[in-house]
Amino acid sequence: MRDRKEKILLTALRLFAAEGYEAVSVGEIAGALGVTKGALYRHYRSKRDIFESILRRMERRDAEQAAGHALPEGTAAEMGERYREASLGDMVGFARAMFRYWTQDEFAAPFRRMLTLEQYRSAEMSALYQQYLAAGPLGYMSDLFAARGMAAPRRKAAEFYAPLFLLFSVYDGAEDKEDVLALADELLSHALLRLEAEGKEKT
Amino acid sequence: MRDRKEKILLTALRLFAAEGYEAVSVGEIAGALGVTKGALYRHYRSKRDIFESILRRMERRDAEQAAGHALPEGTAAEMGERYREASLGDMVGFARAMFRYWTQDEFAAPFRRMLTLEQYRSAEMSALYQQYLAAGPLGYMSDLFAARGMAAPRRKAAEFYAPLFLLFSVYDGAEDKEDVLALADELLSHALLRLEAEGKEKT
DNA sequence: CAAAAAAGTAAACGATCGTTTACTTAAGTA
DNA sequence: TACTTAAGTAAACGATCGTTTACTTTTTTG
Repeated sequence: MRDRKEKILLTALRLFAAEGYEAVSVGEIAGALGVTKGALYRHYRSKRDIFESILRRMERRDAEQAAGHALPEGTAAEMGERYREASLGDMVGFARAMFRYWTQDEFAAPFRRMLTLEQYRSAEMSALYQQYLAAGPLGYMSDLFAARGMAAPRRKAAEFYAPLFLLFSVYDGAEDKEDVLALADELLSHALLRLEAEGKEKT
Repeated sequence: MRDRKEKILLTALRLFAAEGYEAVSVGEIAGALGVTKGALYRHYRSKRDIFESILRRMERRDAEQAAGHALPEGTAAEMGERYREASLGDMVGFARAMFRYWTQDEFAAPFRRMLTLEQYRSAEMSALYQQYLAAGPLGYMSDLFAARGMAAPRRKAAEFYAPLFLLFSVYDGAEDKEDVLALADELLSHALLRLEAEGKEKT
């Protein structure tokens, strides 16, 4: 069964996201699936193999998600032209979708939490955390602002992305999740107004 | 020796901050101190006892740190008066000190990273993480803005605090730490300018 | 300086870990 | 329906875990 392997991946991810890789035992994963631990080794070579499959899955997911959006991919250097095409509205829409992706998606949300728990364990995990959630999105937004010729792009990027980043954590601990989603929307629409106003000043 | 117990606490904290509580063995802590693991049990009853001592230490530290600042303590309800006294400059100065505290202090910095790794393990850890680093500071700032009669205090609090929260993570992964400190200062001084401008509009 | 207290060591404990083995059961196929 | 393959079980493996024990060394103190 193909979806057996899939079930193992998702179950392990959810446990890794709650307790951390080291704190989760193979028996615990098996127990959550209603089988004995030996059964897992018919699908994965080791516990680490499950973990690395999760990393590869996220890599693939991320590439697919990026391809489905209006905003340009790649670095600013290789596609400086397309950066200018992105409207402020596109950017806000992208950010809004991104927030829902990292908080609600059945794979991305636990992956984010898992990465949060693993980020200090190795240079590789630190790099992945930065790339997906911290310096990565920040630098991307900064490049978009810079391509539009805006002043202090790095500061503007931090002001734009940081509230969403904070709300990831607030969302995780919140009882009323909808309330946090509403606050995220309020922050984004207000940021859009401000950016448009600043744009008119400078042109 | 009193400072032996202290050394154990700090060494364990640094290891917990890097790998997470479960991933650190008692032997690893002892090894980092140059002793055998049995020696640790002369100072602490168990591994968990070390962990809980760290939590209590942070609690004490936090109370001391709060007492040393110009801003009011306690909830907005019980000291509504004093909230109004805090100037915008005080708030920015407090935030700046707070950023340095959570990134540079030899105890608070690893404690923040440890709490980041433990936040999903239990309701208690989640509550502590929220209190120290996420919803806590956010709500505190929101109360300060609300006491000044400012509109949309929750959004303003998020815009004010979130960049610092994001830079905690950026700082952890950054090669040039000074560069991140400079960006934090830039964000804070710009936020001060904006808040002062908005204050004049509304009065 | 001798006695008492504190700190450290080495070894062993039962428990649990990830993984492997030998065997049984279920599913798919010619 | 026979046969092959895949999936799952139960038990055991050596390694490592947190903790305890019996003993030795170091430090403090009257």
